[in-house]
Amino acid sequence: MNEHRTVIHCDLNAFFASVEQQADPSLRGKAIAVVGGHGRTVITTSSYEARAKGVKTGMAVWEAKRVCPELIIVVGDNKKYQWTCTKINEIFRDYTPEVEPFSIDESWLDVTHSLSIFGSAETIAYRIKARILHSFGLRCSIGIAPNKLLAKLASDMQKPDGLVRILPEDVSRVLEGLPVGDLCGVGKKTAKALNMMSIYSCGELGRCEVERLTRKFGIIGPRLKLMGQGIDNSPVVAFDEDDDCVKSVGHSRTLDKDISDPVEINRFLLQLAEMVGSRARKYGVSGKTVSLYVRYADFFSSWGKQATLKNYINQSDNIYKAALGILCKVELEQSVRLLGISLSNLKTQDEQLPLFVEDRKKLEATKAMDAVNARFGNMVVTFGSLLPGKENAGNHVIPPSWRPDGIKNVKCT
DNA sequence: TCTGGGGTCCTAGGACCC
DNA sequence: TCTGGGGTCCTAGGACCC
Repeated sequence: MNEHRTVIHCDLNAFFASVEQQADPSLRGKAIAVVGGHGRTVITTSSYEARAKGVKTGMAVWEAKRVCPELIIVVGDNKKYQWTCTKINEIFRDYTPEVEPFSIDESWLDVTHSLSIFGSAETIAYRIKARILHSFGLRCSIGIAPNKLLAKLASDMQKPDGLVRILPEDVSRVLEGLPVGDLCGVGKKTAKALNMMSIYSCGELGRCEVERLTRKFGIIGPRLKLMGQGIDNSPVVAFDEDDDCVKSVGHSRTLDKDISDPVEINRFLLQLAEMVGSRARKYGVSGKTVSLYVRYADFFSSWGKQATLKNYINQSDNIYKAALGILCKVELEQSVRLLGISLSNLKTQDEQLPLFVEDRKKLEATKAMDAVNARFGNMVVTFGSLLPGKENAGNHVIPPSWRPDGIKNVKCT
């Protein structure tokens, strides 16, 4: 049934940077880069003008400025990107209800059942490109193929503003000489391991005996072989039909300076706990496992420890206490560069009133605090001890679980 | 002046229970 | 006191994606 699908992958080009250039005409045609925040940060996205000068995603700001001195740094505004993404997804849904967002700037569309209405996948692709350009001034690269894996591959082949179709009869020819690392799902480590087995191209991967791959890679062995053959039966799952719930909620922050003062560390932990807690409450989930991450000043050494509790929690102070409980069992070896807290083992929050008056009061206070923050922005109202470090708070990047409706479904048991 | 932050899935090994 | 095996939960860590 899956062999005759037509899947589109749409990838917005230099999304954050392009949105900023549209919002501020003085940035158009210039080398700009979007960063997440202040302090020790890296390039999130850069305009094509900047890329031409050698600016790359993940570069430290100073490094990017060295290769491109005229680079204009813009601090990202997630609200703008989310709004634009939501509007663009509305355009997609004019052509098919089967739209699966992969991230804020990438989506798959299964247009198999729309072809009779619109004529061809190319027609749909051209219309989508024209509407996104007309409405938002943004360009995108579109790939058309029989499945998600190949559609993503196709959209990567021509940037910016591309349109590439891989027809079923062309699949083996396209894959024959393609490096295995070009496949979505084959990262650096896997590519290197494959190369060590003398497998360099997708063609070679597709012809490799499955037993050999399974011996080396375990459960993903068979999938790797299929990927090498360009086979991918995974369906396009519309985000409003996706009943998976979010699995974890976490925040981490690289500090402006390495710190070792326990008071300062604890203050940051409280801040992170509040960020995690408020988002968990917004999602309507609570969790049983709290994880703490520490990266030391040397950058390379880090650790993560977790504690699973008896009860499900989502109150910030409970998360904070759990994180502190983990930390106090550890002796820090160096000053700290990054701190992170994550809440997992989640379930949807049942709206049950706490037994004790004090707990009920706390719940009411938290709700009031969340409501104010929802209206006026994160961390407007927060715990007293957070305030001195407030400049380190706020949203930096958009989580992959983000969905155009606002949040990912949280229907779990 | 090095190197962000948000997730997902998978595996191995140990504890514990029946 | 012995023996074995299956299942589940937990921690830790790695690979991958944007």
